[in-house]
Amino acid sequence: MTPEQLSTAVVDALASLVDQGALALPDGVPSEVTIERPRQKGHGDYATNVALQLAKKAGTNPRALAELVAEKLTAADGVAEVEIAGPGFLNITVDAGAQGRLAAEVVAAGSSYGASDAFAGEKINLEFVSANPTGPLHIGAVRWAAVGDALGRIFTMTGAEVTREYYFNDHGGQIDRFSNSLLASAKGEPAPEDGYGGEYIQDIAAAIVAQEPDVLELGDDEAREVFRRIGVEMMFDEIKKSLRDFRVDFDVYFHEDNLHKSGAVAKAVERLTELGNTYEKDNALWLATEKFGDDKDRVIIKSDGNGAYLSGDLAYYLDKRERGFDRCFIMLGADHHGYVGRMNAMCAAFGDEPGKNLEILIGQMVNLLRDGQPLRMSKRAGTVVTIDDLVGAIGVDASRYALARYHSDSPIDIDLDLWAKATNDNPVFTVQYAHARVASLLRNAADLDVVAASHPELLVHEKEGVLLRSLAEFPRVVKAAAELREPHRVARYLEDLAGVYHRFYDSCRVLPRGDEETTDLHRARLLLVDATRTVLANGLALLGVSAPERM
RNA sequence: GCCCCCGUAGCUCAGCUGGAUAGAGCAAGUCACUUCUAAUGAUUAGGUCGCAGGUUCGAAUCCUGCCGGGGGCGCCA
Repeated sequence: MTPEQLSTAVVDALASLVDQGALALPDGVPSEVTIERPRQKGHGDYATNVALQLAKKAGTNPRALAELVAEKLTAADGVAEVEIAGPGFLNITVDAGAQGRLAAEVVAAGSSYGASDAFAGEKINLEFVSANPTGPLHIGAVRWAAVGDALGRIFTMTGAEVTREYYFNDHGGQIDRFSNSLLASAKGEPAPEDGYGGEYIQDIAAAIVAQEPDVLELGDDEAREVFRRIGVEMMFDEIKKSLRDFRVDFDVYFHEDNLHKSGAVAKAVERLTELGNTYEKDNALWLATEKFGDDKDRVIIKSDGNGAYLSGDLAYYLDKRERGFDRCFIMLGADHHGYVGRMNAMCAAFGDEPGKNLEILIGQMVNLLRDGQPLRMSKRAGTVVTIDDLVGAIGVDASRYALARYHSDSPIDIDLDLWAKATNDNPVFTVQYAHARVASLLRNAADLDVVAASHPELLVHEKEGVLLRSLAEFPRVVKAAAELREPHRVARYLEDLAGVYHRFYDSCRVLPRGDEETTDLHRARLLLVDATRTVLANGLALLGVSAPERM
């Protein structure tokens, strides 16, 4: 008896009441109802507030409606008891046997347990990281590397077809500054006023000179071109390697430069002009974004004839839509939230629906703390906090988990000392330890030749019930994480599950002791443990974090 | 000045898209190790959910205004 099945049972009860003429629902019977897990012991295993929500529409009072539903629901298969409480809540206790069947179902489903078809048939494009190839990956981009990739895994689990893309800004002024900085460094000159001064600049400049010894014999313009070409390539290789090591695999690396060279920008601008959403002013071409909700209109073709940055975004968006993506996500740092208005307006200017065809997610800032002090970043001094500062300090698992564990709307401070610890106040450790503890038990079972078997009716211990209901939550958690674009829900769920498992383990002996005979209860509990392992592993996989067999 | 995000236990944060007496971990007190990983569990204590109004059967959650913190407001990319 899972929450989904219970929801169906309640819906059936409502439908049956309507059929009998005992209930009138002008808007029809809902397709699903809210099933909650009450915090309070004594409020049953599950609760629903349907009576409170439908009473007004049905022209009756909540308690009377609750009585009607309760009567039907009590007779439903798998329901042990239904109580009416408070203003009209239905507190439902499920039949232990019906609930215990879940253990076998989870183990049978294996790595697909938690999957659903909530996003079946959707072609989803996720664009994230997209850091300029002018330096190593900074920490803000890494947040989305972890969260965006997890979101991709979650969407896949809910049936969507997901493509991960990295938009490579290899066009325009930032790149010029980058190449100028390399050139200056190679010539032993200080970094330009508006350039990059990090140590990596010197390293790359030296590497380029080593590769092309004659480069400094060329004129500045030609030399700068060499530095640009090779420097961007080197930087990009390094970023790709960092991401690969971070277990993020992009399907598409999209080059901004190509959009300008291929005529895609011109085509997008033409389309918008046809739609009557552009105009000329001050020798520049403007996109009328204000009428679509932006603060003001935006230049797309500058008065010097070059495309403004936004022009690449227009073309890129159009390209994604033409490649068949119904939903395009762009994940940005809070320092780019100012683009949300113009991007949504741009989407609307194409005749699309912002929030649906284009969804922009904003992630707040990330600080790394060591000894309680933030690692300060300063672009001027070239001391940007990078992926290596994070991964080097706490490893990939802890990094991904730490970044994915919080709501994207919250700024986060990652205490490097904490996340490196092998104790329970380190959340990733808590979850991984639970998995290792389960794995250990399964190994012991194999040594003892105890074979898991399904005996649902034997799993009647309170802690077994709590564990089963917790396992039953997982598909809902994954679905909610996808619908709300909130991968942190998976992490929080896993932490809770780890605690639930420890409490079960503490009160329910799984394996026979000494020369004790193996009973069906041992086998049934072992199956429950195996189911727990499955869910812990599946959840960690959604976050891209390893599930260790031993610790 | 305008825009976005945040404000919940001493600390770090959840809060199931409006539900019942607001939760977890850590830190503090007490207790349980002939333990299947004690890297654990049990238990106690800890709160005017930033403040003030409003919406309704019901608000930490939605609306408005303040206060405090973070970020952003280029024909840069």
